[in-house]
This record gives sequence, structure tokens and C-alpha cells, in this order.
Amino acid sequence: MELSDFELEVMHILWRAGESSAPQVHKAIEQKREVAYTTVKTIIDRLEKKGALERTRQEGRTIFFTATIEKSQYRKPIIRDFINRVFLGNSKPLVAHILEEEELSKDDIQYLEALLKEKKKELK
Amino acid sequence: MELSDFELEVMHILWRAGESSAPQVHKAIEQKREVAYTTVKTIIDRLEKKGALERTRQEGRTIFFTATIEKSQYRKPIIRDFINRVFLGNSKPLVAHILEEEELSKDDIQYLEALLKEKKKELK
DNA sequence: TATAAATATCTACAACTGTAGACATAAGGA
DNA sequence: TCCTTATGTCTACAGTTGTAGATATTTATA
Repeated sequence: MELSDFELEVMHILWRAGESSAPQVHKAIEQKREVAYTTVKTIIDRLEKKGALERTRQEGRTIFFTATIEKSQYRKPIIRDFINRVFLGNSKPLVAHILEEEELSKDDIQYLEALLKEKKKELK
Repeated sequence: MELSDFELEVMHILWRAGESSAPQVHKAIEQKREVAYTTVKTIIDRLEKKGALERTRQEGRTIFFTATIEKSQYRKPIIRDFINRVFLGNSKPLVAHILEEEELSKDDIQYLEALLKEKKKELK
């Protein structure tokens, strides 16, 4: 399923907060930037049409929505896409870039080292 | 500079092959999928307008183009964008995902381990 | 030289995306 | 009960993107 930037932003809110109404999603986004309520509602409508979320409850005339696709399920193909698109399918330079350029805490590093060790064991 | 998928694909060809004509770029893309020459030429025109490439030579009526932006220079911001967009700014889960799910050779792993070791040293 | 092929330029168009207004209507408070 | 506010629905629009046709023009070939 293809999600635009804005659609993905809305999905992240639902993933994090769980069942939410359009006004709630709007408020969450307004924490970061100004945007009209109807804009957010349009995105929600599009997500509903795509089947990325569904109406799960109604309270008065307020409708609550819940994500129907999983974050992890969604991430997998787009990571692949991104690596294909930007790194011609080769994931090593992406990891290398991140390790060199992105902020990582000591704990993060330890964790990743452990992962690498695991991976190495598998290959042997 | 914003580049669409197709624009990025063309840039990759220029980065790899160096100075190239539109028919050459077209032929390179046709290796993978069918697309009209004019489609490729339109993308090249847009890249030229954006200043991502420029005309560097002419041979008969055939124009040769060269990338004016660097691959590395381009990658940095879009990696950040991607991490922001898909991982809410946190790069660790992306690296973790790749280490777990993507194909990595023994050499790749060794290389990444070395990078991590470096990074760890810096933090101390 | 007449014709075919290659190349460039210009124009077009539909789908997607971010953006939001207009309008309807239900809920809740004076 | 009447008015304000909140919420939903519908419609619109401009910019981007992938896609390619129409047309012009040059180059090469029969």
C-alpha cells in the first residue's frame, strides 16, 4: 500500500495513540505545525478509502478510527524501496552512512553490535 | 533539491556513467523496463531546469549531460527525511531492521563492526 | 538528392498530493 | 428553544509526477 508523507504521518499518530477521532488527530498534528482541520480530515478519508484505517466506534457524531495495517508490515516494503531507489539495492552504504553520520547512543551501539554478532553466527 | 523516483533513477545513471546523452540514458533504462524515449527526455529536461545536471558537450545535434550535484551530497538529506518520516527521527530501528532483514555478506558485517567500534571509541 | 532514422522541443494529460473552503447538521449551552 | 460550535461530507484547485504524442529538424543512407 502506497502512503504519502502526510498519510504516513497520520498513521503514525494512530499507531501510537490507538483509536482516535479526526479532531484528535488534528490536535496531535497541530502540536507541530498549523494545518486546517479539513485538511487532516481529507487525509483520513483517503486512508479510509485505501483501507489503511477503519471506523471502529462512534460517539455522538464523532467517529473514531483505528489503523488496520501494522507499522512493521508497512515498513518492510518501503525500506526495501528506499534502498533500491537511493542505494541501487545495496543496503550496506545506508547502514554505513547512518553509523557514520547519525546520532547513536552508546546503548544503541551496543545493541547493534549484538545484532551483528548474531548475524555473523548465522552466516557461519 | 527534491528529486522524484524517476529523476533519481536518471541521476544514478549519470553518476555511474558520467557524461551521457539522452538516447544513452534511455538505452540504460530500457535495460530494465520499457519506456518511451520522450519520457526519459522529459525527465532530463526537468532535471536540467532544477539544475541537477547541465549540458556539457554537443556532438552533431546530440547533447551530452553531466550531473551537477553529487550523489553523497544528495543522499544525506534524504536519508534524514526518510528516518524522520518512517521512523519518527530515530535511526536505530532502521539499522536494526536492515541488520535483521536484509542480505549482508560476511565482509559487510565485518566492515560494519569496524565502523561501530570506531564510533564507540569516539563516544568514550 | 530524396527519404528514413535519430534527436530535440513543445504540449498534454491523468493520477496523486497537500491544501482548504462551502455547506450541512448534530450537540450542547444560554 | 435558539444560537454557537464541533464535526462530517463534498468539492476544488494548483503543483508534481509519470507518461508519451505531435512536430520540427538534422543527419545519414539508399
